[in-house]
Amino acid sequence: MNEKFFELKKEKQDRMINGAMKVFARNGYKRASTDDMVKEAGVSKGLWFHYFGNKLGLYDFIADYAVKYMNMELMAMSNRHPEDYFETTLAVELTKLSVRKSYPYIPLFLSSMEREKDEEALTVLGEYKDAYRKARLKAYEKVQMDNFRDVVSMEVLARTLGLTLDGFLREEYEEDNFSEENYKQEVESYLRMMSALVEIEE
Amino acid sequence: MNEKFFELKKEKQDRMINGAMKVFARNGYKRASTDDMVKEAGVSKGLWFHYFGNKLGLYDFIADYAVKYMNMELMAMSNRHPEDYFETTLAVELTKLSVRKSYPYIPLFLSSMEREKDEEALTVLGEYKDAYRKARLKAYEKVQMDNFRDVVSMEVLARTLGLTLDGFLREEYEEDNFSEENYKQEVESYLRMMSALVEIEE
Amino acid sequence: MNEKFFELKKEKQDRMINGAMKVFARNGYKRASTDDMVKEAGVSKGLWFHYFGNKLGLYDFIADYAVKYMNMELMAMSNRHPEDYFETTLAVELTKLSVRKSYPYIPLFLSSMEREKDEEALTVLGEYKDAYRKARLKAYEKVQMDNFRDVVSMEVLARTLGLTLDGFLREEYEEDNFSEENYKQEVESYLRMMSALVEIEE
Amino acid sequence: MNEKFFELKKEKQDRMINGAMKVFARNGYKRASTDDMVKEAGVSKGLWFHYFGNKLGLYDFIADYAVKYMNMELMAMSNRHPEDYFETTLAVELTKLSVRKSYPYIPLFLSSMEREKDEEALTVLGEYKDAYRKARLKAYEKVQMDNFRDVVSMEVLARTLGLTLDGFLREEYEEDNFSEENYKQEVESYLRMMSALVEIEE
DNA sequence: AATGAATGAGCCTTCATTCAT
DNA sequence: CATGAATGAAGGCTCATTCAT
Repeated sequence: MNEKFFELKKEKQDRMINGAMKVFARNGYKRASTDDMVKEAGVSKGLWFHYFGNKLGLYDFIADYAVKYMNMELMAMSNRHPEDYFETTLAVELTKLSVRKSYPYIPLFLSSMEREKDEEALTVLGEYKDAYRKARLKAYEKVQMDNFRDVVSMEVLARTLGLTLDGFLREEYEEDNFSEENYKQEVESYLRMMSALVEIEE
Repeated sequence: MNEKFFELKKEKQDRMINGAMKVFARNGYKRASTDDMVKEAGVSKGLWFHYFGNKLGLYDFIADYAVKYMNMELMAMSNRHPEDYFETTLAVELTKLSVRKSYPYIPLFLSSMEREKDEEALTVLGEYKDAYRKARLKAYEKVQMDNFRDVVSMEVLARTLGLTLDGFLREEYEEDNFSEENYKQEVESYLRMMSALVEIEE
Repeated sequence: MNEKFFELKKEKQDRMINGAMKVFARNGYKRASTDDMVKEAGVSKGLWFHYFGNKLGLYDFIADYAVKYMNMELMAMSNRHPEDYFETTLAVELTKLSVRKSYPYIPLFLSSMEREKDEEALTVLGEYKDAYRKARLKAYEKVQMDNFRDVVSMEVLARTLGLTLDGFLREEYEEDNFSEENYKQEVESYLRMMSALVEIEE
Repeated sequence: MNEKFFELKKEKQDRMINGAMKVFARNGYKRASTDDMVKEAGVSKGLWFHYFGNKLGLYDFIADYAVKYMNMELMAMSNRHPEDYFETTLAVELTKLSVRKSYPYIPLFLSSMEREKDEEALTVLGEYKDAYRKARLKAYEKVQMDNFRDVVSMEVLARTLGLTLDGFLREEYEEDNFSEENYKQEVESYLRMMSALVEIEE
């Protein structure tokens, strides 16, 4: 990519980033169309190629940007929430909400990134998926998980939480008006229920 | 659609249905390509349009077919498994496996149908999504759910199970060799864990 | 390429071949536009890609075709004109004229092929340039060149004749009405002059 | 064009002239790209248009410049070499070499100009091609051509020499390291041969 | 009924040209 | 004067759809 992109006015950078991110997040790599981004960001078709060379270059940039931004926030958060498994999980979700303040489509993009099937897209996606995974794992580093009932498989539990929360997130994006309040309550009540089920009562 | 389709040899009908279903299930409506179906079913391009008019007509037909077939099997199953919530859930998953015997991509197609975002596709999908939902609900009609711990919200529990099992299913389809054995064990151990957590111990 | 091309009506094949050849011959690989070929051959844009995959595939096919056709005619000719250097050279030029009966742009295409600079085009052109060169050399196999004056360098003479005749040819193509009569006379009088200069008078 | 161009530092003028000339000479009018000139001359894209309005304006200017510069040198030369046809021809070629000292691509540009086929380019090229032709003719004004053998047609001879020498020139430019020494020797031995053939031996 | 040749709208990408700074 | 960000028309290519055979 052309580094001059970062010399654009921040507002325009963000308009382009958000536009591309939205279109990629909703349609996946292949179906995402330049024309949609043009409409979304109010920026001519040629300009995308001026800065990012081609569609894959743009996708690469957006994935990098989304992961870096999200991971930064995760890092900041994980210093504050070290102990409890469900607290941490909640904190991760709240981090997604906080990230939306600047880049409303980062959470959906990250979710769609995990499902991306297009071969061309996958050639650049590997490292970003890894980086994002690692950052999430890191948030659980100091978490205690010894107060879970015996029947609980940590692996399966993590998978269930992941899939369920991702489902909640996608549904919230479905209608064009994402309600942070809604999402937060849905997530909280779900996690409260799960912790009650999973943790040993004293 | 052209009803003459049903006068074709059953074997050819099924080759076409399976071909289209596979391509739709894997790529979604928009990215599903006629050429892929041609290769998959060994049937000329023109024939699809002869019988189904256009891509949407074909999608409509396939969705209808998949839902009808799945619902039939669900119906049959639900007469045999009336009582327990988790047993029923397991039975639903096993029904997916049984359906795969004739139409290996019905389960994946049904899953992809729920996620379909393409506007054109959605114009025909509403009724099928409803019908499929109702059939699943029906399987739970006579199920007793009074032995669950107080903290459990049935709605949320159902959602979690749904999303998680769907995740398992999609992952199993990922590599091209779906292992029924694998899937069955994964599902069983997951459901066993969840029932242990959720049900009141006597 | 798609071999089905040869199952088209010969007339349509030739319309496409001639159209593509004309546009390539006049503009070179890069500047040759699909749209021009569409107009020239009265055949839709998609069809070229249906048969030849992409522009390079089409260029490859046309080069192959032009060289094969020309070489065939050269072969036939070279059996009839074995002895004299200038007679043979004339015969080669007359072969170009004869080739024009079926494919009016083969001679110009072959000339443009030698000058092609585009890197992509050159990746496929090597073998065709070789084959064409060899066929021309073969025509001179049995030619006697011992009656030339001492000052004559065969290499330089060949080069001069080649460049000059190619110049004549290109000029004749310049205006859109190639006159075979004109070309023939121009070539003959040139070769007569050169032989008079070069050959030892008895 | 904007006459202010000539108020630029001579060094910058020449950088721009040489850059444009090189790109035009190598690629022809249509394929010559602004970006290549930018790289070649180290001068921003906008500046070209500031001074020359558009691509055609620039081409016009370059053609004018190349022809004027070459003709000047031809004029100077023709005063010194009045008599012999082949001497004069050699002198013309040596003039091309001398011109290369300041503008390495003038000879190639002049050659490419003669072959230019692009309609837009041709609208401005007529007068320059004429002027260049006239200047070359003028160099032959006082040349004696009465010692040629009867079979020689002056017109055809001139054409042959022209095309052959042009071929030599283009080939020398082919590889990126034009060797003046090489070119000179090739030309000299060719002309020596031709004069031996063409001139009446005493 | 069945085929696949044929079409053209739409997508990604390039490039001459404009214009705000 | 000088820059290069910005634009949009045009080119190569894909793909759902039509239609002659």
